[in-house]
Amino acid sequence: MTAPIALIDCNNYYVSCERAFDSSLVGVPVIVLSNNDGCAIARSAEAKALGIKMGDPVHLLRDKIRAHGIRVLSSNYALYGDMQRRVIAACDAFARDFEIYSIDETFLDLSGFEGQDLVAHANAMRARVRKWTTIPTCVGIGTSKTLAKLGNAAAKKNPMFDGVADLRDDGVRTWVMDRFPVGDVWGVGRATARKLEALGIEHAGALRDMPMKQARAVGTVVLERLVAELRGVPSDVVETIEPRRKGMAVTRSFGTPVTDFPTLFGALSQYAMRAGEKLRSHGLVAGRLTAFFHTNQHKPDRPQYAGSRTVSLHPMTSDSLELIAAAKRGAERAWRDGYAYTKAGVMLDDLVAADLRPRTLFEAGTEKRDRLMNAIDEINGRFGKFAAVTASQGFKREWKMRSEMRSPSWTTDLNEVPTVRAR
DNA sequence: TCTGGGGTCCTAGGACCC
DNA sequence: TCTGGGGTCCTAGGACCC
Repeated sequence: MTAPIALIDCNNYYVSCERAFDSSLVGVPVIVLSNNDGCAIARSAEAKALGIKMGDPVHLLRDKIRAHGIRVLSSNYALYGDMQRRVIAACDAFARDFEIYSIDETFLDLSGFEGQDLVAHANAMRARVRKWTTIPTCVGIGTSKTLAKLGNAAAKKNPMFDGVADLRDDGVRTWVMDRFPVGDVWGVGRATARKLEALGIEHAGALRDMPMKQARAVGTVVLERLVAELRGVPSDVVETIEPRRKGMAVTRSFGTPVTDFPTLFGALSQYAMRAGEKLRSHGLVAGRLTAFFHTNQHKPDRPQYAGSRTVSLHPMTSDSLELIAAAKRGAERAWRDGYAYTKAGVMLDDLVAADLRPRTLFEAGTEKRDRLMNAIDEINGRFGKFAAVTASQGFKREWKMRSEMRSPSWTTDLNEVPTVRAR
């Protein structure tokens, strides 16, 4: 018998995190915005009921926000990341192993628990998460990740399941799959959904019954594997060791458009600095850096330009000052005057563990610079992100992204922890 | 005026090699 | 008139995810 896999998923995760520390947000419509306060990326049930969609630009929602008193928040990733750790801790005793899939979703390997009533088991886990974090969750159970995902979606959509759907039951599985739109299946995006619907495949059940050869022809090995997973034949396992990262990026939209090179370079310097920090925290070095920037692609009637250059890093490095220099070389080559740039970024590729990196002939010692980087990381860790900066980052940072409605760092900054006063 | 950020995997096609 | 066959490696771009 195949070991059961569960997926636990936090409901309206960012909104639920915000509500944990601000009870005035409970029971009213709430949305949380993307970086730069651009679009709605998390909505409370009340906000969804008002027709607000994932990714709706907030500037088109102004009337609705005013009319319904919708509460609007900037995203606070320090809070969401910290709450995630608490959710995982609450689940710890309920599974043999975990795969953290995203900030609000975790796959659980339930082998060893087969003998139990897994719906009751899942409910006990949900109760603990709720008690420790206040966050509501749903759980799906199946014999493959795709079926666990499907069960989770069903549990979320249909109140009948009361938060937990166990698709190992033949009757339940068939009932769900015959009603589940093919485009909502995990791994079926817009393009594939359109092709499938043209073939008359509209529900998950029909996708499951599609001949394997046809699946491969329509959607390559990816769709073929997906069909196998829907049949309960796992082609993907719960991965308990973190895979080695292949690339890394730091990109941002600007709060106000940028038209001159020094200002652009200021932003890129900061992103390269942050990218170096990320590399060092993972013990990696990079072999290539790409600097890019572009104009506002949502306004095709305005002059458009997208510049991008990739620079090789040898020796491979995680030194922020080297990354800044490389970003400058790339950006200089790609730069064109006369445009209003609204977004830029730095991407790193060819990542290798620092101690395995290839040495170059005549390589100079890096101990001094390593110590400098360590010192910068420590200062910024202790005194805040921008305590130690390079001159190239500039001090005005007029391009910095908007985040005007961010909640405090309730759990990660001692100066902002909530206080309770006795009367 | 105002539209996110950060990933993965797969395929096709070109460069290059013997 | 004839003008190989098969590998590998790399990159760009598409599709998808949250």
